[in-house]
Amino acid sequence: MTLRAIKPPHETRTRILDAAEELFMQHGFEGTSMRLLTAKAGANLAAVNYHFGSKDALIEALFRRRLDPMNAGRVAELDRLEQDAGGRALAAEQIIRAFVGASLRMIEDAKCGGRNFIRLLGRTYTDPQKHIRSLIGQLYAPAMERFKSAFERTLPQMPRDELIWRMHFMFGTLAYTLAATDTVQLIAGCKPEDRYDARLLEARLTAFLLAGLLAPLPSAEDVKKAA
Amino acid sequence: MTLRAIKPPHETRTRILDAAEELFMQHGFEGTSMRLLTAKAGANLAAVNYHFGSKDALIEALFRRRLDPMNAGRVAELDRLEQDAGGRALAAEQIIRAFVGASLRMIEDAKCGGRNFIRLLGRTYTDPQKHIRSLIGQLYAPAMERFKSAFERTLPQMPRDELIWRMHFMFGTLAYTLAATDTVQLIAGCKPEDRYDARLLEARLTAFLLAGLLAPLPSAEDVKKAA
DNA sequence: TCCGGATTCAAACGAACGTTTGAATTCTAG
DNA sequence: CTAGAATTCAAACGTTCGTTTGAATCCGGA
Repeated sequence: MTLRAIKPPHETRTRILDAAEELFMQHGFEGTSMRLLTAKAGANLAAVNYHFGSKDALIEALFRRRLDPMNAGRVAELDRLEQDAGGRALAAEQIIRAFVGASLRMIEDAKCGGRNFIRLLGRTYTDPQKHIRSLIGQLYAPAMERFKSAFERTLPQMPRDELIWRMHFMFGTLAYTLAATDTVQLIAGCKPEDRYDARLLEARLTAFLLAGLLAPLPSAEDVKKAA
Repeated sequence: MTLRAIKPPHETRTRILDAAEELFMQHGFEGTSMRLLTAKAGANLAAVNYHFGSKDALIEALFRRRLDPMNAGRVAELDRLEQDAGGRALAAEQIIRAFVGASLRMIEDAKCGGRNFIRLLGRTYTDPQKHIRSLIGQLYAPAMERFKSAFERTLPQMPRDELIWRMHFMFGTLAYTLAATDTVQLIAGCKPEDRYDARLLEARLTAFLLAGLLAPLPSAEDVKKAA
């Protein structure tokens, strides 16, 4: 039997992570039992505790597996753009696309489960459990710093707080859009056919975010009225 | 004892709903046990099942209590604006403020628990459980229709799908902003002091949403490239 | 005052949860 | 081939979950 299939290392680990992505997306963390999860992964009930230590550790591993490469890709793309620009400031749209594109490209491959992950991620920013939110925050921190200073360079005239809030809004729009892919019906009343056309969605989302980012500053009068 | 306090009807019901708002916001639906909940409400463990029937029914009652009046208020405000306009089209900003204002006004009163509800609501749009999402959708449907046609009247030149998506984006930005009030740190790196100044937040949010809604349409070239 | 419905209460129910255990099995290096 | 490590397995652990039960208590109207 020289042609026996080579068993990849950590095959069970991977099957568990894939099953977890799908089930956590469908039923949430607490709503997914280890029994259901290991059954779907074709593994023994004890496998999660053996390979990861605990359910919480599995969740952490799940996010690290996808989030680290995704954010590294974003930063690399930003580096590339700045390299190409050769000292000139980037257009805000380029920075937005570098960020948004990474998520949307992942949603396109239903095959390797990226879509499950992205939807799960989108709703985890607002997870009730603080230690989960802070894990996400920690995994995002380096990329977020990088993008913040990129925006600052492109928009030197924009006040610091204003930029932070607008990034917050942009981030939220993206998160919600990815997490709530079936909630468009909430507004549409029925399913639009082009829900999953990632290219079209990217065009629409980018136009919206870019305009929001570059919106006229609230008038001094408005701010004074608020204060 | 003629001065004995009048016992309001359903006093326990109300205490349970208030406790549920706070605990569901802190720990999520599945993460909040009936024992913790009833203890916080100062009620017996069986009280929820007696007054509501089940935990799910409690969740439904919780959303109906706040969401129905809130959306009725939004529609009434829109009616009032259109009355005042006397046939002339409303400004997009007025429509946005009518929608956004209702949420932000509720976040201002930490006293009667509105803030808890709003944060809980914001994350429930993307709840894993489909029957919860569809409950929310059902409770929003009438107001959403009303706002959609208001936007259509104000923006007659905008294609239907584009409007639906932009409303989706706006809705998502609002939902995320309200749900993830502590996630600004994700971008800021530290807590900005004006996190909870609802007036200032409203000015910032409205400026962002208005610009996004009125963003230039993606060029025909972009759409073609996507299709 | 006393009756009858509404509400509260302590106690228990069976089911499902995450985790642990120790033996059985599979894989791999010498 | 074989020893030892890595992995899988069935079974059980103690805990917590949402819900139910039937008696006790409260309370307004006759």
